[in-house]
Amino acid sequence: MKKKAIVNDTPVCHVRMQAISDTMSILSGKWKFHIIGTLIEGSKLGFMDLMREIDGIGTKMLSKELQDLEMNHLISRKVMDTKPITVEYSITEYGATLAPVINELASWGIAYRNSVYEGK
Amino acid sequence: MKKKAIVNDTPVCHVRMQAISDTMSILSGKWKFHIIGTLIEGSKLGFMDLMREIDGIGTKMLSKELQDLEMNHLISRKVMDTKPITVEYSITEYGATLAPVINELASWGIAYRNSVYEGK
DNA sequence: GGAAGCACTATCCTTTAGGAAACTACCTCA
DNA sequence: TGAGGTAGTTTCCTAAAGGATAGTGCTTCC
Repeated sequence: MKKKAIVNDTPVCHVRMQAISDTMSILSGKWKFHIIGTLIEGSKLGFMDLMREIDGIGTKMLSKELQDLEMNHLISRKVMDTKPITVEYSITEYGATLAPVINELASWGIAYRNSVYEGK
Repeated sequence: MKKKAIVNDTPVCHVRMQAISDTMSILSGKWKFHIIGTLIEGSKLGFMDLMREIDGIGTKMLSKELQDLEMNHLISRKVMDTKPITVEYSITEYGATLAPVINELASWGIAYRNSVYEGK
C-alpha cells in the first residue's frame, strides 16, 4: 500500500501554499520588491527617478517590471502633459497593502544579518 | 549638474532594501517556501515524506534545496540509525522565525485571490 | 546647433533555474 | 530473488531571466 501525504493534505494548508505561490509569482524577479518598496517610500516618481533610486537596474528590466506591476494593479502609470512628456509612477491603494509583507521581509533580513555577525 | 537619488539615499532605506535582497536570496527559487512551510506544519519528515507533501518537486530539486536551507541553518538534517537508514528533516528554532514572513505572504496571496474574484 | 534630459524599445548574448530520466546503494518482506 | 522502500547523485536538456548596448523621438538649455 502506498503512503500518502499527511501534512499538506488538508484544504487549509493547500490554500496557504497556493497563496504563497501566487504572491511569489506576482512579485517574482530580482527587482519588483525594490520598485514597490521605493514607490511606497517616495510616492510619485518618474522613470529616470526610479533608475536613480534603484541601484543597478537597467532600462529594459525597469520598463518590463513596471509593466508587470501595472498589469497587476499594484502601481499606476500616469502620463503628464508636460513640455517633454514625463511619467508619474505611484503605488496604488492596493499595492500599498504589500507594506506589511515588505516590512516582514525587511525585518527578517535585518535580524538574519545580525545573527550572522554574532556568529550564530 | 546631475540629479541624485533622493528617496533611497538614506542609510535606513538602503539597509532595508539590502535586507529584502538578503531574505529573498536565502529563500530564492521555486521550492524553499514550500519546504519551510511544510516543515513548520509537520515537524519531523523524511526525504520521501517531503516528496509526497510537496506536489511536483523532483528528487534533484528537493535534495539541492534542502542542502541550501541546511547551510543557512534554517532546517536541520539528522540521520537515524534505523535498519534502512532514514533521515529526519526538521525546522530549526531559527528557521521558525520565518513563520511571520510566511504568514504575511500567505494572507496577502489569499486577499489577492479574493480581490480578483470580486473583479477589483 | 550640439549636449543633455525625458521615456522608452529592440536586439543580442550569457547565465541560471529547473525538469526528466537514469543510476547507486542499502535493506526488508513476501 | 525480485519488488519495493529508504535517500539520494549525476547527466542532459530547455526555457526563462536578466545584463549590455544601441537606437528612437521629443524638448529645452547653453
